[in-house]
Amino acid sequence: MLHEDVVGRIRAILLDGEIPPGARIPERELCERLQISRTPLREALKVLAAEGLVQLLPHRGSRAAKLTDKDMRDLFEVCQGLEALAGELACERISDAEIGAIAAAHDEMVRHYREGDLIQYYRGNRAIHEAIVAAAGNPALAGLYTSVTARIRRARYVTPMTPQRWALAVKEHEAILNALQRRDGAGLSHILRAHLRHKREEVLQAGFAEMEASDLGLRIA
Amino acid sequence: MLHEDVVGRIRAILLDGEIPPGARIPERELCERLQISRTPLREALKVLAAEGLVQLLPHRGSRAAKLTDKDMRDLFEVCQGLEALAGELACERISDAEIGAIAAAHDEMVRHYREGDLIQYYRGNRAIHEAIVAAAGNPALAGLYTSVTARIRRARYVTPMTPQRWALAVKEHEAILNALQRRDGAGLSHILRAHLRHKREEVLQAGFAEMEASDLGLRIA
DNA sequence: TTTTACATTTTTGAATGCAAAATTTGGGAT
DNA sequence: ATCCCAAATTTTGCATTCAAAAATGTAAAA
Repeated sequence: MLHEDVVGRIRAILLDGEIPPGARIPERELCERLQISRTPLREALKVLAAEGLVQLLPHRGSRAAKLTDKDMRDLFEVCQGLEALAGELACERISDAEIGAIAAAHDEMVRHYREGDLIQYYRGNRAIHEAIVAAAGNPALAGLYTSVTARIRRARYVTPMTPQRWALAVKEHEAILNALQRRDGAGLSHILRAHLRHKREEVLQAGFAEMEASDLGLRIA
Repeated sequence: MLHEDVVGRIRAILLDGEIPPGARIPERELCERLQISRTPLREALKVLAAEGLVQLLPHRGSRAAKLTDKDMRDLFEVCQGLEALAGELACERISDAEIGAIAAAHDEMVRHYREGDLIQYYRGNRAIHEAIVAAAGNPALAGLYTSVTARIRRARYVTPMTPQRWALAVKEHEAILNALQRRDGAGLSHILRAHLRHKREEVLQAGFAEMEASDLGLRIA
């Protein structure tokens, strides 16, 4: 089972920022590193290109996809739409157990907020959004969501999280959980859109910068 | 430039239903037919698998993706979400010229409706929805939309379009155009969701059946 | 007659090889 | 010294080849 892993491993390399956006992807080097020949590597690159993580230039090799400001805005919009949809669907289908799990994750996230642990907060935040998408019970939706968030996360950036913004985000999350518990699909959809719009403004206002693989792992959740 | 076309050609073969859902994809045969070797063909199959049109079974080759009823429902939901998002965005950005073009397409579609030409009606219907997505000015969104609609269209079916349903669809399209012209994003989003929900009910109620490549070309628009 | 074990054939997955295109390098002219 | 053009090298794209896994067919035993 070779080609299965290869896509995942290269995706990880890209997401880790080991190959920075816009940089050439050296086929021969990667072949040696992964101990595979060019055939499965090239197959994997084609798949990743279809996912939008890699750009293929005819006779000029492949590059790690470079996202412009516009690309980021576009992806955020799509992400927003997908999350809003997931929220609506989740409200129709989510089980009490799933709500309980999300509530627990929420409480933990709030704890990290109170402790001022931004990294753990982000992790918890991301887990909640993914749980909502999972609760929608729609694999096709989940797949697209994964793909889109991967592309967004691919472009690393540091967001200057001000206390005000952070407080707002937490407040929005309270509302998100509340809407979920009331199974208020329309309301949740609305809140999620606002939530992500704020996140987007925050990010795009700051611009985004590439970071080293050894960075703190700050990511958009 | 070979590999560019190969994906498109195989996709066309799949969309045309020449290889029915669930059927094995004979590598050797396709190679001879497309006059290419197995390497680019397999690369293309991997890409199509990432798109969801092809299933790859380890050591057992590739099959044309077979969509279950649940898969169809899921895809319709996603399509709905994407169209609703596109509608909202389009209202913010669409130019008068674009609205004019859509209005013209709408009138033509209504003409086909009056003439009872279902096939041409479907064609126009699809063109309108694609124009709205295009007017959203979001290539990432457009790409996902194309992929999702391709998968939906992949599963061919005959919808028993009753006069009532058809009339309702046309009425909804009037509302769609109206909301666009008023640039009422929220309203358009709402209408589009209802529109696609009706379409979905229509389709899933009927179930879907595979048809020959030589069929009438009835497709979900 | 049915079933199971084994050999053959086919097909898949990956490595290698080869031709074409692009990048790099070196030399000469302005 | 700089610019430009051509040869050499590298890299890409595809074809071919090779090994392994699955499918198929056959024969023997129950």
